Amino acid sequence: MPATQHEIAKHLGISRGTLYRVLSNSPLVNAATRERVLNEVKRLNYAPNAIARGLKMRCTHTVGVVGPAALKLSNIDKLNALHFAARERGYTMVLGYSDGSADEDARCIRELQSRMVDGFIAFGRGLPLSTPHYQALIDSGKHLVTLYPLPGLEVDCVFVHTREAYRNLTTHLIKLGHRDIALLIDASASQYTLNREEGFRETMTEAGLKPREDWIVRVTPDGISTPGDERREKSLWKISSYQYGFWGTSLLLARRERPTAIVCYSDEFAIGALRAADVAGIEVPRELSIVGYDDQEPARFAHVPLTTMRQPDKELGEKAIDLLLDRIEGKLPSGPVTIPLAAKLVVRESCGPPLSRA
Amino acid sequence: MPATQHEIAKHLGISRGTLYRVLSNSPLVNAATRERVLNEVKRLNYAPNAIARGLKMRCTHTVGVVGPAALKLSNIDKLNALHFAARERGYTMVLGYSDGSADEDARCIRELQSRMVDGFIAFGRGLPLSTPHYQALIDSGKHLVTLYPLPGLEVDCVFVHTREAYRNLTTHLIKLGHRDIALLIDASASQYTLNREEGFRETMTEAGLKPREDWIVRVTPDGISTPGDERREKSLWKISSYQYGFWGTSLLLARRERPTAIVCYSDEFAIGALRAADVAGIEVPRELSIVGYDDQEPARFAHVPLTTMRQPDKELGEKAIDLLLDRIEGKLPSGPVTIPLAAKLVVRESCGPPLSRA
DNA sequence: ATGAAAGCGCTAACAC
DNA sequence: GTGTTAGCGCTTTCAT
Repeated sequence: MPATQHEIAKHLGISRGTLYRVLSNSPLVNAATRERVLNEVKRLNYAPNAIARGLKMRCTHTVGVVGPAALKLSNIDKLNALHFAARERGYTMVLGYSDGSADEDARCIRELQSRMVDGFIAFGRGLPLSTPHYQALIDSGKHLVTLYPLPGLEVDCVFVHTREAYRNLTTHLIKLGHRDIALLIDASASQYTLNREEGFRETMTEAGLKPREDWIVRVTPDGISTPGDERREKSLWKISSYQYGFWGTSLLLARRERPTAIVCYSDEFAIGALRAADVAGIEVPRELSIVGYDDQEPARFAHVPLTTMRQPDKELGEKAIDLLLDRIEGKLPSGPVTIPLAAKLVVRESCGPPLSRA
Repeated sequence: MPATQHEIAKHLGISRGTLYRVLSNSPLVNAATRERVLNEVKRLNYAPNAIARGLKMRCTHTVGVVGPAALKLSNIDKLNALHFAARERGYTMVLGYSDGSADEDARCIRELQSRMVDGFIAFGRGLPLSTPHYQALIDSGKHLVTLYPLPGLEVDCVFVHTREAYRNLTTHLIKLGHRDIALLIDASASQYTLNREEGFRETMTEAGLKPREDWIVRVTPDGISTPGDERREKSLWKISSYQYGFWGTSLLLARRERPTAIVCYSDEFAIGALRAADVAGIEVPRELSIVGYDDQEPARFAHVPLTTMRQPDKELGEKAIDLLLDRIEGKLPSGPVTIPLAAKLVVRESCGPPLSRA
């Protein structure tokens, strides 16, 4: 039970007003009194009660993150970046957990609301169903920054340009000479997935290559989905992405006609793919090129170090927090701001020219 | 700005007392009034202000975790487990970040205190310097559960028995016939490191094998440390564990006399080691056996799937939260409780018998 | 069955 | 310079 201002003031025989003046560095206080107070404050290791302060000030110096249902390697760098950026500006990050479903997003938002966070970062899964909840949040005058562009939402947004990134990955393979390229993604309708697919399709088409629909593999917890299938949206995060990559690639490689390269949803998928190729006795990159996305550490230390895209996580966190806090502090003109950030191609050893056919 | 009880009551022309009775399911309220209130509450999507409630009740239904400085793959499973276990019992987990230094631990504790958390989980790095701060916390009557036994601290503790785990790993290698076994750890004085080393040494000695000091490799950001060297404690977490493993193993393998097996600090170390062996042209497990610790997903999907120890993360989280909340709710007799949990050996393909010498 | 009022710890406006 | 006071939103006790 930490000391309160009331107790300290009583103990020192002064009023709470005077005590507060010392604590808030007001000059309107006798030097001797100030001295006495500061000593006592230090002696008792007084720490202001942030709860009471927040209630009074209607401002808790806290940003709420509508985060992922479970922490994963693929999101912790962004969370760390947000945390440090917030801390840098004197704010604390509170992490809410939502599995990305609309209900959970709503619950998560309510919970953060009730803790009186000063603003929100939408991390989430980027599923369109949550849009109304975010819209309601904005309408109620709260500040929100999303980490992916959500169609139909007029809101501040800082995001990694995934579509562009997948254009670059695909282009990289095409330049190496590949024409038979597969795409290995998950079956959700999240922005993350859609953007990857769009980037891939656009680039293939522009290069005069018609993407083969049976080489666009959508993995679900139940296997590989047929187009339009969106089963088990909610439990997706529980399944291992490595397993997805392994599974999808194994099925792909077991077919009669095989691609010479695979664009994967993530590094996890790609490492699973690498393993599947190994098990199938297919040599990477000689017989099969594989690219990932994220530049996670395991990608760098994989048996065949992965060619992948590095996301500017630090920059993303800083820009998002700056945008949010500038809004909160009223430093920004009205009208939503959108800041796209570019991922960077990291070339390693998992890609090569296609094996010329017999 | 969410609706308050005051507003709703005024709007309905009733007193706050009556409104509150409805919200708290008191039977002492007219059925018609109750109906009217509940409708309005739903219509306005009223959510109680947790901040105000906490201030009044002196209980926020929140547990504070003195967590790691940065989220890493090796700790997120435990954090997820804590989160879900807390949620299960109606509590929210708030994550504090500390790099494990005594100062940061103190700051982190203060910050959580000022948010009036009901209890603490010490995740941290397990460095002895922080002990006094935790002692002070206990002395002030707060509830604390640590996730590692801290010598000299009488406190509730749920922990994975790392020393025992390293005994098992070492025994596994000895049973395979290895005698020349190296230990690859970091140079910190954390409980994590010390327990690993103890388990290794004990087992070697009991098997009549004298551990070679030059094969107990302690990696630091500056290279390999000499005994007693504890430079750069604070920045340790910034360096890649994979890099550590790669580096330490490369140096070890470059020596004239090489071990036939390496016990690693973690799966990250082990994957780095795997890569180093690959680069050095040494075949795993034929020429070199490697064991990790953690059973992270990349370990399972490594080129040579790793033999490692799986930690009971879910159980750890549940037991720790149960212990803490039972304490808070006064359900436990006095006196500290210590619950050791066993890690489980997972045998994969990274170990084999030693190559018989020429 | 309902209303009035006090108080959690802090801040800020106002009086002396 | 210092003391007093009201109030943030919620819970609880005491009157009615």
